[in-house]
Amino acid sequence: MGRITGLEEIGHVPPKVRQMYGAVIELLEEGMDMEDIRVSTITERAGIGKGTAYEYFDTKDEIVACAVVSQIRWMFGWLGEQLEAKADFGEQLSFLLDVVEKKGHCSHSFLRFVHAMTSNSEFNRMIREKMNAEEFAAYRPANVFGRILRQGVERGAIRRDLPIEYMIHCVFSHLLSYMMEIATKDCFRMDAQSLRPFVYRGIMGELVAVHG
Amino acid sequence: MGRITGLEEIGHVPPKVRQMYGAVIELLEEGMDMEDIRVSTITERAGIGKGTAYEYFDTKDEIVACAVVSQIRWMFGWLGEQLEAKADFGEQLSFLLDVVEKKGHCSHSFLRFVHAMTSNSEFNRMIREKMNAEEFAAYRPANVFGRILRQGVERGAIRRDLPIEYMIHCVFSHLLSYMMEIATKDCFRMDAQSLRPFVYRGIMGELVAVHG
Amino acid sequence: MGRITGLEEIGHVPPKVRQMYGAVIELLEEGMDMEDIRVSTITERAGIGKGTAYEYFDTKDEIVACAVVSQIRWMFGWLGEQLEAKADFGEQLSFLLDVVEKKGHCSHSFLRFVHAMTSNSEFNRMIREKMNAEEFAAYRPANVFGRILRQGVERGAIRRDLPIEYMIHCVFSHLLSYMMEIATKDCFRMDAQSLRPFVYRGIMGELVAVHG
Amino acid sequence: MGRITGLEEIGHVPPKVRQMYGAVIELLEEGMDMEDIRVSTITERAGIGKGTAYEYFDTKDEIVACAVVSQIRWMFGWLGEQLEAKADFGEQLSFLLDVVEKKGHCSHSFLRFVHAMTSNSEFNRMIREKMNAEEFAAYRPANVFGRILRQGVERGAIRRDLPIEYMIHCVFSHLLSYMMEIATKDCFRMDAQSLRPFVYRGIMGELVAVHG
DNA sequence: GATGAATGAGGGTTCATTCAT
DNA sequence: AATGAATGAACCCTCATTCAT
Repeated sequence: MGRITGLEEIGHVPPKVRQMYGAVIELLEEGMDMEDIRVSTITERAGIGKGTAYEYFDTKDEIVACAVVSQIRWMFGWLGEQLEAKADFGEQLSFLLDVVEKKGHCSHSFLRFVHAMTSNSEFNRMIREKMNAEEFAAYRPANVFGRILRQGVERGAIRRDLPIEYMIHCVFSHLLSYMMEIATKDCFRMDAQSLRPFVYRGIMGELVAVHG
Repeated sequence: MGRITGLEEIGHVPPKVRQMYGAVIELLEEGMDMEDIRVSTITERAGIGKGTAYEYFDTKDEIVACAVVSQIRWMFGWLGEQLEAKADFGEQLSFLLDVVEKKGHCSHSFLRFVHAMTSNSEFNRMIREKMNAEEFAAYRPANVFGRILRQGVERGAIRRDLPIEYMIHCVFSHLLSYMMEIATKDCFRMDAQSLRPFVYRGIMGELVAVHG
Repeated sequence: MGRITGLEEIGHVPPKVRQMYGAVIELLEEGMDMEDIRVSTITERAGIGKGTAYEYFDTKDEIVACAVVSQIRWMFGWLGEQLEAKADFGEQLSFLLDVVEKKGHCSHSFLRFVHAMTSNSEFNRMIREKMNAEEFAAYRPANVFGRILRQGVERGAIRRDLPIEYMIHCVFSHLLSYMMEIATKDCFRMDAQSLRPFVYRGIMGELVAVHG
Repeated sequence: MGRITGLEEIGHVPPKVRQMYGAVIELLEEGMDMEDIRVSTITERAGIGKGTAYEYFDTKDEIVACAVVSQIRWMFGWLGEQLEAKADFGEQLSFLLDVVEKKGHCSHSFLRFVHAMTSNSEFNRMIREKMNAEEFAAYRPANVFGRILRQGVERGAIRRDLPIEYMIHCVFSHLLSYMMEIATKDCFRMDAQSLRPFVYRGIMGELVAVHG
């Protein structure tokens, strides 16, 4: 028991665990806070017995942390696939802004990642630890963004003179703030719609290679 | 009871409340998570009776939220004062990066603000509400950064063609990511030391007016 | 807080703790087993809130263990006093047999001591540990019986050629078996009434000094 | 289901039940307390499925009680056989003291019998009930000791003027206390080695016939 | 007969809140 | 105003038992 780590391939996640993950994510999307999620709420939603939760996980915190990590992993996996299918960096960036604008649950996953990296709660400590595992590496934002940036550099679309790490920082930071602006009108007091082109141009202006 | 809002001028905060704020902030700086702070821990640290807490606040959440808001307010107030005393935008930006690098507790306050804006927990909902009050307006990051940016524009040091809100976004986003990089080595896998000049140049490159 | 050890002077035991001890002993006398006693049962009987139990004790096991130790201590304390007030060894032995025969709760305490010494349950481990404390020394059966035996030796009523420890063993073992015979008709298949004079004569025959 | 009583002839005990008994006894010998033994622990040790336990027993308590009764029965059976093979009472008593001194698991069984007779726990009530069954009669200590005492009387080695029941009490009580002294150094504060000859002489002195 | 995944009743413990002093 | 002993609702987790395979 307690063998589930949250880092399993989706295909290897037992059905009851999948139902539990679904319940946790649903609750989080509905605005419930991680700390307020009860085991009984999860299992009721998942349609399973309370004791069953403990056949797969050791503690309540593990259940929630695994659900969150699994979701973050899934989201960044999907994002990476989508991005890598795009033809050029402009399209990729555009897609990223679209996702932030239109896929609330993706932004939530992204923000959950940010919280995990910057908070001391037991949950986030746990999530961080799981995300440090080798199995998670490919799904880390730094790697997902890193891949398209390297691709851009290879294609000659992106400047060669900036370290890849700084370029990741650039994309990451603009996305995050853009997300915050959308999530709360109170942040920079600017309409998200009007902000978007500036963000796009800001990133492009800094990263894109000047030809000629 | 429950007359304290967390938005009082420091001078008007009763001594016992001040002691409670101090205890909460201390606990947070020690790495304790908001949700794990107990009323008894606060009052013990503050050196007052447990019942006394309820002479000033209605619930535990109010105590913590008020302490956090008060701290965020104090931090951004101090930051604003320091920034406004600087002669030019370069110095101001440099000072900001210094603060992020060296004043851990300032970054903590900054991150607490970010968490408050992007989380659904009861605490953060509460904190957000307080920060929406008129009394807090001057201390909002958007306003603190807005003031120095407007100042820069007036002095002719900063471009006039970008909306102030986007420029705030710029400064905010770079600072936040820089903070994250410092807080966790695992974020962009780049040494904070090496990142700093790029961040500085990135912001300057985008915002600073080109003369001639 | 958990400051109660079960070894306090009766006068220093807080009233609520006294009520809890009373409830535990009552339940044990009614035939309930230590392991089956619930915190809620104790506190309901004691007429106090469930949470109050944890103001004085750290765990349920501590509550029960302290109650038992306190009771054993009290019983052997009382027994010692009574015995020391008797004029000679014959009277003392007679009194002991009376107690076994007529004071069921005294036998229970005695048996609880025996169980504590010969069982591995968490409770008994705990009880044993408490009884090893210096504060308990005077109440240990070995000392209670030891005192009257030494007294008997001094008075010339008891043989000098047997080690005191063996004489304690003698008294202890006969009492214990006599108790068992009374507690269960199934043990030696002899009527307790008829057994008594033999036990009395057996002990006297072995320990009493033969004059001149 | 539930046909096992714990009183079966060893030869008639199904193999899986035998494995379960072995597991229970092992756990008890390792110092685990009866109440703390879990069904899953038993079946894991026994190398069988958890559900299988319920093919033979109705409840967990039955499993443990049957194992214990079976073990007590086996031990006293073995003890009886050994004793009856000895030539005289002195040898028999010596053998008994040897067993107490050197065969920890025999003492454990003996003490488990004593606990069963003097405790109200559900387990012990159950064990007592089983030991009251006709099939168990021959293995009761009263009968095992009774047989050698009667033999001694017949051989003229033991006094005729004491009732057999009191003589059983004598042997039983000395053995029990001797066992306690060995189990815990804290009981009479006398070294077991030094106690032994006194115990031997005590019993002999009281029971052995004076010739002449 | 044998299994072990699933269950859910039940109990220990925590801690925000109250209120008599 | 200040206190802290007392409270009990709420929640996590265990584990005996069941039952479909």
